Amino acid sequence: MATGKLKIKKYDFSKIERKWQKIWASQKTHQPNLDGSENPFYNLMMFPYPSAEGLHAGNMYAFTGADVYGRFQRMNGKDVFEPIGLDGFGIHSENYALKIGTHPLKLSKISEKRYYKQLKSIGNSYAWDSKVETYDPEYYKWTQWLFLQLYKKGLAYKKKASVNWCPKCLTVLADEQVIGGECERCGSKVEKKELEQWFFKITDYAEKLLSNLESLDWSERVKIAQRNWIGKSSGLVFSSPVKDTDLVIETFSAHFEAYCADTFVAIAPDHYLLPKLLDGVQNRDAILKKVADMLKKRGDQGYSTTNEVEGVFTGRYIIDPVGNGELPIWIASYALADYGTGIVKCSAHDERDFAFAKKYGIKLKPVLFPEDPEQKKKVMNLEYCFSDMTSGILSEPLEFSGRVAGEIREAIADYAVAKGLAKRETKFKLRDWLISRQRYWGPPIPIIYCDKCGTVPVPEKDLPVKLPNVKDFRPTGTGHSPLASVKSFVNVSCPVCKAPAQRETDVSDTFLDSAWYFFRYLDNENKNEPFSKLRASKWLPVDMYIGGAEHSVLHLLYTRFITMVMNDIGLIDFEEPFKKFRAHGLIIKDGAKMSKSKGNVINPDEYIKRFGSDVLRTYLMFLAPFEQGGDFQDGGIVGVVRFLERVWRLGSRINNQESKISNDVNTQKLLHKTIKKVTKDIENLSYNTAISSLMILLNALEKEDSASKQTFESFIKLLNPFAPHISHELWSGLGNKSVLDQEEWPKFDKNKLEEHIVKIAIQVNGKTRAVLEMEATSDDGAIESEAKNMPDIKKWLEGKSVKKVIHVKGKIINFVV
RNA sequence: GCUGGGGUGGCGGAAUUGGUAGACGCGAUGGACUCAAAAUCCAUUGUCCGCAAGGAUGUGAGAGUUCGAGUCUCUCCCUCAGCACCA
Repeated sequence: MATGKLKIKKYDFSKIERKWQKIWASQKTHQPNLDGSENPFYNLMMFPYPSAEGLHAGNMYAFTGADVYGRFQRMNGKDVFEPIGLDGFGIHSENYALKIGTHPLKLSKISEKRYYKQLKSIGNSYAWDSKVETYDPEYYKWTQWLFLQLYKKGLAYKKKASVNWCPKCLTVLADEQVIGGECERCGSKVEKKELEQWFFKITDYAEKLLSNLESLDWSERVKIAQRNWIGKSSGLVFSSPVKDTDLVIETFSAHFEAYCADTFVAIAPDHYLLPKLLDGVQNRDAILKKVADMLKKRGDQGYSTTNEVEGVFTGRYIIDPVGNGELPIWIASYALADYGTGIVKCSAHDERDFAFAKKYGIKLKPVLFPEDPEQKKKVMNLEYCFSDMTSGILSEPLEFSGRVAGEIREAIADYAVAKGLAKRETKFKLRDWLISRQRYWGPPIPIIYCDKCGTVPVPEKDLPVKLPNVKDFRPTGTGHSPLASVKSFVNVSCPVCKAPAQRETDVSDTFLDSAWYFFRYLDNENKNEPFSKLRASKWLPVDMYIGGAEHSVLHLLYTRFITMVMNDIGLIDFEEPFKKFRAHGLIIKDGAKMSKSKGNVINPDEYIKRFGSDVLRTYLMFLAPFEQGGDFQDGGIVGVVRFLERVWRLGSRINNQESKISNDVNTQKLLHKTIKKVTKDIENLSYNTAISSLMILLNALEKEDSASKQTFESFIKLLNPFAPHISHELWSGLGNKSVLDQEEWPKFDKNKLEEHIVKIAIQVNGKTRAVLEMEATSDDGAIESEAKNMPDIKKWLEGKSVKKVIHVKGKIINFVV
């Protein structure tokens, strides 16, 4: 047995933690061989944006949870690659720079130092040689290169569009960055603005982005969020001539079952066909005035979604192709120009249409009814809007009269198509990704405008288009980036004809930087390619990705899209970047969201200083299920402090004891039970219950005083993912020369788990009245008669006859009397 | 409004997926050690009745299925998160 290097001394966490962090760094314990790995496992966590005053508890929580998983995989024989970096380009960091009045370039150097120091103090098993920063010219060179690849493929285009404008950040935002009508970053109410902007054609990939979700092992809530965002619906498109004009308009309907109910048409106020439609209409100007008002209202405060509708009659009618006659065309506030065809046929079976028609006295004609006669009468009298296609019964068309609409949806579609009334079509809610930003701190979009040659991409050999170091980096609010006033940047010669030309001055969205960072980790010094294809084929797709659910439709959608494009241009041979993704929960403090105004923000540095990283890590993982998130209470930490101190003391005791300690059967059974449970729990990210079973094992080891060195070593291994520093120290203190992280995860022995004595709950009428302990091998009859004769049972059975006996082997016997 | 979580002691949270509810931890109470305190250790700790033995009751509310329901079904309430005029 090893002899006492490890005296019973105080557990000096700060010394021990620093010691091991140094050893891991100098020995490069966690840097896998990216070229020669046999058993690669890419363990990725979402890299932070260094936007605020350092890492916060939420980062710490996410990163620890991911690191526990990585350390576990490493001990299970995987070559784990766990890189980290900084998503330091973009609006997040720039807003922080503006706030404290420091140039982002300077700030990036400061936060780099600070973040990496903090990240080291957590003690995660990062591959430090592989870090990347998105603002490094050697990084954004390839971000720009990616833009050019999309441009070449026809997936990047510029168009004038009504876009989301944040009046505080003074830039446009992608739809995904508008949360409930507000800016994702600053919470300002977003306005609409007509601007010429660069877009990525993510809509070309809508179908693939949706269907691939099926095969991904991702948190279900994230998949659902993506499905909803992509918003596929299939339906019919009807073409209708407009009376007294030569126009033909198309309308899209996903709920076409009740098409015989259509009595009017709604067109979006900003629809491109509207001016044409109004040509020759008498009160054209008055209508356009009203339309302008509606658009202004929609842009400024928006219409509330609860049936607040507004509209104006165009004076035009369609001649309905399906035989509903001449239907008036109304301009309606709720009609959206960029969904479907921007024009809808309306009926009594849609809540908004119904409310609109009621408000303006438009005729309605119900054809879909509930089964209940009384309700049917109400629908007939237009007392309320009935829109339930799954249970509603149709009265028209006559061919389908009396049938439940939902059941014959396909038949109706076939019928309409066959009669030449409509064609089938699929529509998506997903819009193209707006990537222009009128800001300073981002990769300039690598495009040059030449009077003669038009839009010219920057030749790849000229990348990166370096971001000039300008003094005044503040956003201008003019719709142009601050770069627009930097003459030396703007004025270039055209790469094609050499004539004077101008650069694009917008920079690209931060989410483009982060859409491909995990490729760059693999090869962060490569000057000739964005990454090494060889390494990518070995390490990608990512085996496990852990991050926040708030990126369900931002980062996680964009990065899938970019990966699909990379696949299409032959860079890689897979479509999906992350095999497995798990969203962690949110940490709150004492039952409330953390916020500076409440003064309940957790500063991880303070806790690490006071208790050590192991304690903070273990407490964070213990306080709640990782995927659910939970309540951080200072009071709860002492439990973990005591736990680790007891581990320390037990370790010291074992080391100083003679080898007389027995290998008690019960202890062995518990050990193997614990191995089984901890292994399964970590696989499922049920870290809280894994830790609690470690506590149970420790309690037993202390009490029984029967821990052998081997048993304790197994315990230390199980503890290592959560509290790596103390575990490493104890491991080496026991005389082991190896580094614990490179040791093998304990395996449980099935034979040791077998229970020889079983406890059976004895119930009478379903109420537990006694517990019987029996040999596991006893036969059913013997157990039952034994149970019947127990005094606690006998008194309940007295004077009654047992009608039935339910016997669940090894668990329960229930006498029904 | 729609979608998806969730509601269990004083608190954070367990429960083998229909089988002894409250694991583990915090807190609390009592005790040991100490001149004393801290730390540590031991015991108790859902609620109600009872000196006790024991009993009753108990997982947001109400019904139901079952020998047996925190777990399944229906109705309702509350709460968190995401989406929100998507035809």
